[in-house]
Amino acid sequence: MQKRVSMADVAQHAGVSGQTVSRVVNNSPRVDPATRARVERAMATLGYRPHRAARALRTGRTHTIGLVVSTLATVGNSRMLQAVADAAASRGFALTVVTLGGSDDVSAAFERLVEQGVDGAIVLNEATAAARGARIPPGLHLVVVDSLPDDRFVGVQTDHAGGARAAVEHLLQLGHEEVWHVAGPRGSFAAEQRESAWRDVLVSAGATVPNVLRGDWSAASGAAAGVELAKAGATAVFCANDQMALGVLRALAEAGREVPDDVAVVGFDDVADAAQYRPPLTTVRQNFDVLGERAVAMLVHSIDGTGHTREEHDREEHDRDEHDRAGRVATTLVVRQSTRVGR
Amino acid sequence: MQKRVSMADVAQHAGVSGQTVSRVVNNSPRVDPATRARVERAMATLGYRPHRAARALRTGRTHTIGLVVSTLATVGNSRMLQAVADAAASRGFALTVVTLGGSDDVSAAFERLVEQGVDGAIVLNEATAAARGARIPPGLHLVVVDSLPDDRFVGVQTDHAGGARAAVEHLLQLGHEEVWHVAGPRGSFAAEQRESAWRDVLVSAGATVPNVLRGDWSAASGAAAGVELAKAGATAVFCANDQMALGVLRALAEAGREVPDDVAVVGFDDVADAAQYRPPLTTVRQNFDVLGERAVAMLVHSIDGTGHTREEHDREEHDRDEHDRAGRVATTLVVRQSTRVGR
DNA sequence: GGGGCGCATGGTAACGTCAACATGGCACCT
DNA sequence: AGGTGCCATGTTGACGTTACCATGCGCCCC
Repeated sequence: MQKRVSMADVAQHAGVSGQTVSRVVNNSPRVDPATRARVERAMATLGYRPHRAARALRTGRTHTIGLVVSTLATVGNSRMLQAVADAAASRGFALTVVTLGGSDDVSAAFERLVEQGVDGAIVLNEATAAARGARIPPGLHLVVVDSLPDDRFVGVQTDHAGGARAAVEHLLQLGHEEVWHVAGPRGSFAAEQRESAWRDVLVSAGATVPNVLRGDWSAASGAAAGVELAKAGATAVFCANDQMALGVLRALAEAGREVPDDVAVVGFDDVADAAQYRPPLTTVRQNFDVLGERAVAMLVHSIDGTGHTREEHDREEHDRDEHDRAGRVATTLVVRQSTRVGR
Repeated sequence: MQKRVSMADVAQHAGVSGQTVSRVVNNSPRVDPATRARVERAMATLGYRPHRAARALRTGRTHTIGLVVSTLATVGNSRMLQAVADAAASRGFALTVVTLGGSDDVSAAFERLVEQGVDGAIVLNEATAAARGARIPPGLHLVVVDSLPDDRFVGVQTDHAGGARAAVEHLLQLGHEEVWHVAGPRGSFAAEQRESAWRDVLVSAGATVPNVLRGDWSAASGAAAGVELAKAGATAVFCANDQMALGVLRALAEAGREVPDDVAVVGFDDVADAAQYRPPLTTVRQNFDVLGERAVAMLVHSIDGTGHTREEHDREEHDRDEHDRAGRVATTLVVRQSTRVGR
């Protein structure tokens, strides 16, 4: 059980002061190249690892970010978590996850994160409605994903409206005159965006706007909506996410309605399983990786203040190609067999 | 921008020494009730929060655990993450997530976790094969989920064999004489357990044992297997997870084989969506929450050494009712419409 | 040629907490 | 009455790191 290797050990081994070791570790320019090499050799030999807790105590930065998410039961949230985890890791930040557990108490989640000493946090869409009223602990940097703009925090969004528009226009182009919508839960920004884009497209196309059916993102709620759709004789449906579309597909099948021959169905997200639904689902693909990367980039930027490495700058430059000017991450319509030209 | 409230502030406000505040915070019995009350009032007034980094520096424990997972793309892994996150939170531990990103390099993941100063880590099944050869940093407590027993770490498992047995026996009782199997990837302990239980049941029932089809847990790989199943004229299939079953269902449908009339299909996990597959999937339900809770309990126990609060003891007592004596977490067969009595 | 400046490096203190030891008071015993 | 021991509380220093200031050296310029 060997003792932990500290800076002092490295300093002694390299014949310099601890301060110089610190400068090497932190890439300070004020170090002679020869000295730097000697210190680096000593670090390698001894297997030195900086002590995060000590550094955190001294600097007040833990290099840890938190992720607040209402649940990981929806596939979209899981995908975001993965994207955020990878983006954080690539910047040397640890990620700690806090779920709301159905309590809607974002303030409590913030408290817990602060207690765990995170430098900042990313809040996923489901939690944003609650976040709106939440007390934000002073000094907690925040990036909110898929929320209304707010002057209390910055945000990152997918272009929900653009994606929904593409979906509905696709259905209209297929000759459908009425497009139903299975929306996400009230209070979800993403759900609201998709819903109002759906409505806008129908209105400006002069099409009739059916009543909205509302689910809670789950496949079961989609099935309930599907029963209504069959009853109403819907011929085209845009679902606010893939999982609800799965439920819709099953309910329609049980009611004896064929997809895509009797009813066309479009989803949102392009979850991995969507290509294996029956039939394979036409859906709007979200770029979760870019979204997560951007959220982390913004958060880290905000934490670091003005600190701006060349590498980061390039990364941001590069990202900007992949989403539109307003900062919304672009989507792609993926056409599969749940919609078909020439019904 | 007010300064952080430290122990010294509380001490001064309450008219005691810092040490006494420390004792109150840590529930030391050697504090006069009146003094304790006074200190607690001062803490509440000032909004004191212990500084984790300082505590970690002093004690060497960060109260943070890591989770190593190969990917979050499989729904089972996401469910486990949620269960682990909640269990950790209820014990006051933070959870930091590390994904392998397809690299299979568990040693590197361990290094990163150690660098982030975790007290211990939980490794999910996909990563265990790789973990077998990995260098375990000294002092890193480890709990491995769904792995072969090993003397280098302790483990927690679902009763995969029992679940698979129930699934296959269910199919045999339905009158099927041949049951096919779509297995998980080589090197996965869970996949191996399910596969060999499937084989054992068939052998001891005197049934023929078809060739194993192998997937990678994804729905797409399930669809590929489904094509083979249709070609071979299979009438009963046990899939090693629900997502592969989804692919099988679609492939069978495309080949014109009806489920459950022509083919009976059983899955594993009972993912939230399984009840909305077409048809709703008969499957083996895993109790992820108990599994996660147990993994965290074991890890924390190992970290704390002999430390054993009364509350923890009760919790373990209670858990023991929900899984079998050997410590494997029990499963439940959930019969839905993808299998039907009296074909 | 002396004053000043830039650069590499070192010394010191402090971040907030807790373990170890020290202290002082009071009750109980002989 | 003096001693013994327990209990509540205080004092001191250290965990590993970095910010701030100090030092010493060589070089340039008027």
